[in-house]
Amino acid sequence: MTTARLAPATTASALAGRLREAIDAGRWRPGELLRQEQIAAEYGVSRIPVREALAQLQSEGLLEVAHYRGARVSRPRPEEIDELFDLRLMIEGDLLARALGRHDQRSLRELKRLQDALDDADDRLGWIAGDIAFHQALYGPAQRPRSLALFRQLRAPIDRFSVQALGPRSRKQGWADEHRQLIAAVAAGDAAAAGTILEGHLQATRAVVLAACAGQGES
Amino acid sequence: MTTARLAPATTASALAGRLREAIDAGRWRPGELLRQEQIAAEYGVSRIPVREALAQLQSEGLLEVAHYRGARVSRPRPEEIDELFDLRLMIEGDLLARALGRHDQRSLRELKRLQDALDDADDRLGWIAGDIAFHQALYGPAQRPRSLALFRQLRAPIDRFSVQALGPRSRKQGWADEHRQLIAAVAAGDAAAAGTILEGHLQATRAVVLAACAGQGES
DNA sequence: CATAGGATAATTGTATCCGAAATTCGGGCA
DNA sequence: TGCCCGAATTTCGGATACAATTATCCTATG
Repeated sequence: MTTARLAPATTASALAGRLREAIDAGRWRPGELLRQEQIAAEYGVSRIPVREALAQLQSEGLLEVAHYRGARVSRPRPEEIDELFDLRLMIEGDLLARALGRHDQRSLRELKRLQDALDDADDRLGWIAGDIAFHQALYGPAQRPRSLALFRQLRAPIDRFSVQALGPRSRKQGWADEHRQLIAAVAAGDAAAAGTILEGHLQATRAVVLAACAGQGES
Repeated sequence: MTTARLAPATTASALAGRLREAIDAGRWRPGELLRQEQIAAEYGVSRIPVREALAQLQSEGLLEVAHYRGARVSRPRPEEIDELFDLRLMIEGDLLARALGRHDQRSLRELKRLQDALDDADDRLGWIAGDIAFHQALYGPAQRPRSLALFRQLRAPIDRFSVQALGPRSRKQGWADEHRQLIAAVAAGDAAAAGTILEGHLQATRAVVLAACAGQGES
C-alpha cells in the first residue's frame, strides 16, 4: 500500500519512474549526458514525455539541466550530501517524534511485515524501494504530508549512492537490526530511544553514502 | 545578487514565473481550473511551455494536477499551513544560526539596502519578491544551497496568502521592524536574540496567513 | 419525474515537424 | 605547430497536428 497506482500514470510519469531506477542503478555516470533522442528511442516514445520526465527528475535534484545544453546526472558535492543528511535528521527526527504516540497494533504489524519483506529483497533497487516504504510507514502516523514529501525528496539524490553500499560486504544486516530496534522502541513508546536509534541509523548511512560519493572519482 | 538572471530563461521557466505571480495575485481562485489553451493564448505561446510551467508549479506545491483532468490552484488545509510553518521554523532557524558568524560588513550593508528597498515597495507582489530577497541574503552566508532551496519551496504555497495581508491595515511596518531587529542582532553576533526574533517573525506571519487562509471560504 | 445510457464536445497527452542554440570539425593564419 | 574563426552537424526548445480521455448534454426508459 505504497501509493496505490489507481491512476494508470501518464507516459511521462511512468518514464520518470523508470529513469529514476535507471539512474539509481548507475545507468549513467554522474556528469554523463542524457540524450533526449536516445531515451525516446530506447523506451519507444516521443521526446515530449522524455522532456517532461527529465524536468521532473530535475525538480527532484537528480539531474542538472542547462539551457540548450542537455541534462546530466548531478554529482552532489560531499558538503551537499552532508547538508542533506542534516536536513533528514531534523525532519525525520521530528516526524518520528510526532508519529510515536500515534502508532497502534495495526501499524506496528505493518512495520514488521515491511521489514520482513526487506530481508527477502534480493535486488538492490527493490531494497531501496522497500526501505522507503518502511520509513514512510514509520512516519505515516504523524499525519504530516508535507514533511513526508520532503523526506522522499531529500532521499532522492542520496539513494543512488546507498545502492552501491548494498554490495557484497553489505550494511544490509546492520540496517535491518536498526529497523527492528526502531520498531521495538516505537512499540514501547520510548521517544528518547527511538530518536537515538534513528540518529545512529542516519549517521551510519551518511558515512556509507559519503564514502560511496567520494569513491565515485572525479571526472 | 539574488540569482543573477544570467540564463535568459526559457519560455517555460519565464512563464512559470509569470504564472506564480498571477496565482499570488489571485488571478485564479483556489480550486479553479487553469486551462492550458487559455493560458497559451493569453501569453502568446503554445501549450508545450504551458505544460512544463504547470508541472513546475505543481512540484512547488502551488497546483494540483490530475491526469487528463486539468490543473487547479491548491487549497492548503490549515493543518498543512501549520506544518509548513513548523518546517520553516526548523530550517530557517538552522540557516540563521549557521549564517550568523559568517556575515560581514558587506553582507550587512546589503541587508540594510534590501530592507530599505522593501520600505519603498509599493505593489504587493514586489514586496513579496523583496522579502524573499531579504531572507535569502540573510541566510546566504550559511552556504547551504539545499536548505535555501527548501526555504523558497516552503514559502511558495504560503506567499499567496501573505499577499492578502499586505492590504490597508498592513503588517508591513511590523515586518519591517522585525527585519531591522534581525539585522541588528546579526551585526551584534547575538545568536539567541536573532533566533528569538526570527521565531516571533514567523509566528506572527503564521497567524496572519492562517487568518487569510481561513477567510478564503470553502467553495 | 428521476435516472441510466450513449453520442458529442471540450480538454488533455503524445507524436511529428520546424527554428534556434551549441558543439564539433576543418581551414586559414600567425 | 598551435590557435582562432567559421560552417556543418547535432541537439534542444517550441509550434503545430493528431490521438486518448474526460466532461457534458440529450434522450430514452423505469
